[in-house]
Parts: sequence; structure tokens; C-alpha cells
Amino acid sequence: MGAKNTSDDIEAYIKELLAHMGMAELRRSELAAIFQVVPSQINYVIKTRFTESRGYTVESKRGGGGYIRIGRIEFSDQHVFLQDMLESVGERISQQVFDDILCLLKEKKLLTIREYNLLLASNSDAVLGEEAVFIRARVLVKIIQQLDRKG
Amino acid sequence: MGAKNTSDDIEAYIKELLAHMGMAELRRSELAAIFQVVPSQINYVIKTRFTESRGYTVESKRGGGGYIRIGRIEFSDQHVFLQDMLESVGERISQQVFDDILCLLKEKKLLTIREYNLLLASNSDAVLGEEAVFIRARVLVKIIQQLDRKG
DNA sequence: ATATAATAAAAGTCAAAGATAGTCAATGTC
DNA sequence: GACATTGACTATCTTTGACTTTTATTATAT
Repeated sequence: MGAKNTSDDIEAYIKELLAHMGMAELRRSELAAIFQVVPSQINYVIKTRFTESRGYTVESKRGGGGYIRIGRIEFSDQHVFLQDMLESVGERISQQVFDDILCLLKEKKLLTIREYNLLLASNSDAVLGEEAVFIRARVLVKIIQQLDRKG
Repeated sequence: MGAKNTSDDIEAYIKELLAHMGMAELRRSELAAIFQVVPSQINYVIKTRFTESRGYTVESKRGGGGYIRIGRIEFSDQHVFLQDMLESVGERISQQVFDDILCLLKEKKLLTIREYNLLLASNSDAVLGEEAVFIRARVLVKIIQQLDRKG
């Protein structure tokens, strides 16, 4: 584990749980104790790494017997998946979220690695300029529509 | 290290790492300490010597556990052709010319039909907006650079 | 026994402090 | 004049801790 920083280690640990069990249920204070960090760092890790745009769901409960549960969003039908994604696209999209979503599409085998790399490289802030976040949202709509066409 | 100046020494050091390990991951402040220079000189060396056009990739992260990672790009078999094309790209590109160039790439088997369709759909005037012709030129540069990578 | 109040046991929020890396312009050297 | 060196300032990411909110359990009053 001991590579970069503790948050990365915690991320890896949770992903391990997810990979083995399909769902991770944790007690915040226990996990914090394992990694010898303050409990709120667990929230930090979740907020920065297990986001909706990366395809994770998080539920939790406070009080006695509380927990944090992390799961992977799953999709039955490809068309439904793309339509859901289409609806979730707002007016603006950050570089990070764009990357997250393309990654998801790649994992779902809806984009090849080549396509992913091309689209990522050609839609950075540096390329798109001032209006990047708005343009990126329109680009994403086109991508999804294109992928949803039979072909 | 007997070069003329410290920046050359740092360059050589990084290239040594690259040669041995195929990738160099460094902590800016550590490297700066080794050569007894200010940290920002590392940025100077990277910016002047490890550029994309010279075939290097650079990624970095700030904050705790931060790093700078430098890798080598292997150029494609079509390097000369793509490099020529790259030089011909000006500051602005119309929708029509963009389409023509993508078609050419497609005929040369450097783009699949899917890739062609995705890129065409996501780089129309409607999507890119006001500054379309300028953005499209930058997009095309990225596309060509991406296609020129082996892998 | 039941409703309510107090206490305990979680998880959440947020902003400050710490740790890196990036930028840029002034200055130095050949 | 071109390239190298420096350092002040900025941006970003991580870690920490004080304070808040929610839920469950326990004690108390009727």
C-alpha cells in the first residue's frame, strides 16, 4: 500500500472491498482507525473519489449502528443507460467530470481506448478555451447520441 | 555530471531514469535538493526539454504525496505524414476543411468510421459555438498528436 | 406500559493548516 | 540576446479537528 498518500490507500482498500463483495459497507470510525486518520478523512475520500460521475452510489446512516455503504451503479439495458446519462447532462461539465463519464463509457465497452483518448485529448480546457464547460456539455450530448445510434 | 550548466545535468539525470525504468516519477523538491537549485528550476527543465514535440508526456499532482511523472511517447509508423499534416494546421479551420481532413485520415486507415463519426458530430459549429474555427484548429492538433502515438 | 427527556453513538460539514507543484517576471551568465 | 537561475506569489490536493446533525438507547415521569 504505502505508495503516495493515505487517501489513495483508503480508496484502494474500499475498491478492494467492492471488487470482492460487490458492495462495501463500512463503519467510518473503524476504517479511520485502521488507517490512523481522523474520521472525516473518510468523508473526504468518498467525496473526491466515489462520486456519482464515476459510477458509485453512497448511502449512510448516523447514530447507533450507523454505516456507510458504497456500491456501483449498474445498468440493465444499454439504450436506457445512455438515455439516463443523456438526461443527467446539464449545461456545463468540468474536465474532471467529463473524464469520469468517458471512463465509465469505456468500462462499459461503449468506447474503445482509442476513442476515449481522442475525445479526452481534444476536449481539455486548454483546447476548448473560455467557454469550455458549456461546449463540453454539448460535446458530451453529441457523443452519447452518436453511441446510442445503431451501428 | 560534467555538462555546461545545472539544467543540462538535471535533464541528463531524468533521461537516465527514463532509460532505466521507462518512466520517471519524481518529487520536485527532492530533485531540486539533489541539484541544489530552487524547485521551480525543475519546471524550467521540464518545460524546455521534455516537451510533447520531443516525445515526452508529463503528468503531475500537487498536495500531499504529489509527484511529477515523465514518460516517453513512441511515435506511430505514420509519423512523417502526420507531422507534415500537423505543420499544415493553421490557427483556424472551417467545418468543411475539418471534415475533409478527417476523411483523409479515414481513408489512410488512421481513423475508424466510428471515430470519424464521433469527432465530426462533436466538432460542428453548433457544438463549438462562436469561436468554432479556432477551437477546431486546436482540436485537430490534438487529434493528430494522439494518432501519432503508438499503441 | 407509555410518552418523554437525557445520553450516547454514530456520520456530516466546513474551514484551517500542511504539503506539494505551477507561474511569471526579475536577475544573472555566457 | 538567448538561455539559465532565482524567488515571491499562486493553485491544488491532503490532513486535521472543532462543531453539527441524526439516530438509537436508556432513564424518568405519569
